[in-house]
Order: sequence, then structure tokens, then C-alpha cells
Amino acid sequence: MKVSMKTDYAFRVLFTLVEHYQRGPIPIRELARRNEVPKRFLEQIMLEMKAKGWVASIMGKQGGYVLSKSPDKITAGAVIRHFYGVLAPIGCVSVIQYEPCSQEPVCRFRRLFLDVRNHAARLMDSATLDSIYQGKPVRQEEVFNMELTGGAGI
Amino acid sequence: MKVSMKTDYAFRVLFTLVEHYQRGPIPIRELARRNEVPKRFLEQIMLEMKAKGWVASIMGKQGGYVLSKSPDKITAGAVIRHFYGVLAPIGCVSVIQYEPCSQEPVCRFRRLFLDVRNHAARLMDSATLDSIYQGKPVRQEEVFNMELTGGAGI
DNA sequence: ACTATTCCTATTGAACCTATAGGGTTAATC
DNA sequence: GATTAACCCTATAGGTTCAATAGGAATAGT
Repeated sequence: MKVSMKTDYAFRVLFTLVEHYQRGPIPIRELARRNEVPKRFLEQIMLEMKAKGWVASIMGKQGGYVLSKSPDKITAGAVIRHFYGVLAPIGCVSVIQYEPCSQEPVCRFRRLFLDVRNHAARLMDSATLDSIYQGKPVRQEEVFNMELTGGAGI
Repeated sequence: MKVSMKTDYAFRVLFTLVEHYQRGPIPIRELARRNEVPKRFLEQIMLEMKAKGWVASIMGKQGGYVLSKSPDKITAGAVIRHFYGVLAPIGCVSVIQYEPCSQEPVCRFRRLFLDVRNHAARLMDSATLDSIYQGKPVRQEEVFNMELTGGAGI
């Protein structure tokens, strides 16, 4: 998959807004500073998120951004799908961006990609900003433990 | 993830070689024709696969490529990891290409990406060319069925 | 010698990603 | 009503990666 910086930045900022849910707007300057995101770049990201209806803006002095939906109504899948475009590893197993392939009738590895896509989709779409926010941050040691206990290196 | 064309082409050709396992070499020209891969591009791919020890070459006239390992000894994970580089959705959950991130101590969505990575790794590394070859090709209808039965669009 | 093949390196063209830039609009505050 | 601090919009630059093409060298069967 390899998620883009835009997706990463979007998530960072969304969680800052979750923390301040219903406690007034936060200006881009502050969102950028806290999450180490280039301010000008973040402007574009915020406009996109506004268009998606995830955040609302208050213009003028003392303005800023607020979360415009309840944190349990925004899924990680929606965010990733918007900023990254598609989660399917290959076009022929994508539902929203299906691409025909001449090899389909004889293709042998499609099943595998379909399984990966389905699991990713299920996880991403059942995770909301709220449920993620409740969960504990993951430390790097757990990644290595995973490796030692059977997970393969990736 | 969005696997590269190189990965796609590599898989196509590998399965052609599986079909002909222990039945003599197949020239690139033929591999390219059958799998609709640009011949010159395939040359590079074959050289990489040779370096990885998956295929062997017979030079000169009547030459070509053969699978050099048993089909149950080559995993989909190995192929994807070589041609795509990394399956982890984000550097901070990658074992083989870990990238530090200043946000790690406060990051809330890492767990999700870690889960996606782990499941993908498990599937990819337990699937061999042989096991995939035994399975039936997947038709597009199944993808849409998945959509209707709860899988989200991706 | 001829021919069909693999081998190696370079380069091109396109697309995408990240970020920056310039200037316009809105509204609170003094 | 001027000032100021914020959002809004479009364009574009610089870098990287991907996909493919190109030219030719090495190898070996006939």
C-alpha cells in the first residue's frame, strides 16, 4: 500500500481535532505546528477534508477548523481511500476502481490479492477515529515481537 | 499497496514456468508473447529473478528460462517484497525498512496499519507458487459479491 | 560463419508526490 | 474603517519513481 504523506498528515490533524472535539476551532498554524506538517501543504489538505465534510472552517480572525462529524462517524477507510485513492493491491480486484485485465481468465494470483484487499477493507472501514483514538499507541517493540512470533518481515 | 507492473509481469511469467516445470527452457520471446509483457522490459525482470535464484537461464540458441526452485519453495511474499519493496502501509510498521517518525510516541493509527501489514504478510508468505497454482482463478463477480455481502468498496 | 538467444547499462517520457508561491476573501478587534 | 489574522483558490516547481525502449556485448547451437 504505502500510504502517502498527505494521508499521514491528514490522520495526525484529525486526531488533534478529535482531542478538541466541541471545544472551538484550531487555526491551521497551530495544527501544522503541533503535528509537524508544512503549513501551506496543510492548507490544501484541510480544504480537501472540508469538501469531504469531515471538518468545517470558521473564517476570519479567531477562525480555524473543527471536526464537523462525530469521531465515530469517520472511518479510517474513508480517509485512506480519499487521499490514497485505492487500497486494492491490483486493479482487477478493486471495486471502486476496477481495471479490466486481459489475463483475468487465466490469472492465478488474483485470489490472493483479493484476500488482502478484503481484509484491509474490513479493518479500515470498521476503524473509526473514535475507536482508534481509544486504542493505545503501538510501540516499535511490538513490531519486532510480531516478527519473532511468526509474522514475516515486511 | 498497489503492486507495480513489474510484480504483475513477474507473477504471470512465473506461472508459465510452473506449468512447464522440468520440461525444458522457454525463451523470453515466448514468455513475453504468452503473457503480454513487453519483451525488452521482461529481459530486465528475468535478470532480477535469476539473481534471486528463482529462475535459471540457458544461454545461446535453443536457450531460455526455467524455474530453478520447486514451485512450493517460492512464496508470493518473496516476489512482491522484491519487486515492490515493502508491503507495510507506512514506514513505522515496517520490519525490513523501518523509518523512524517523530510522531510515534503520540501516534494513534499505527496499530491499524500494523494489523493490515501483519495480515498481508501472513497471507503472502504462506502462499507459494504451487499453492496458488492449485487454486482456481477468481472471477470478477466474486469481487462484487464481496461488496454486497459486507466488504467495503476499495 | 550464422543465428537466436541471454546479458548489461543507459536513457527517455510520463506520472505522481511533496511542497511552495502569490494573491484573494472573510470577519473579529481596535 | 483600518488592521490583522485567519481561510480560500490556483498554479507551478522539483524530485522521485515507474514503465518502457535502446544499443550493443556475450554465448552457444547449427
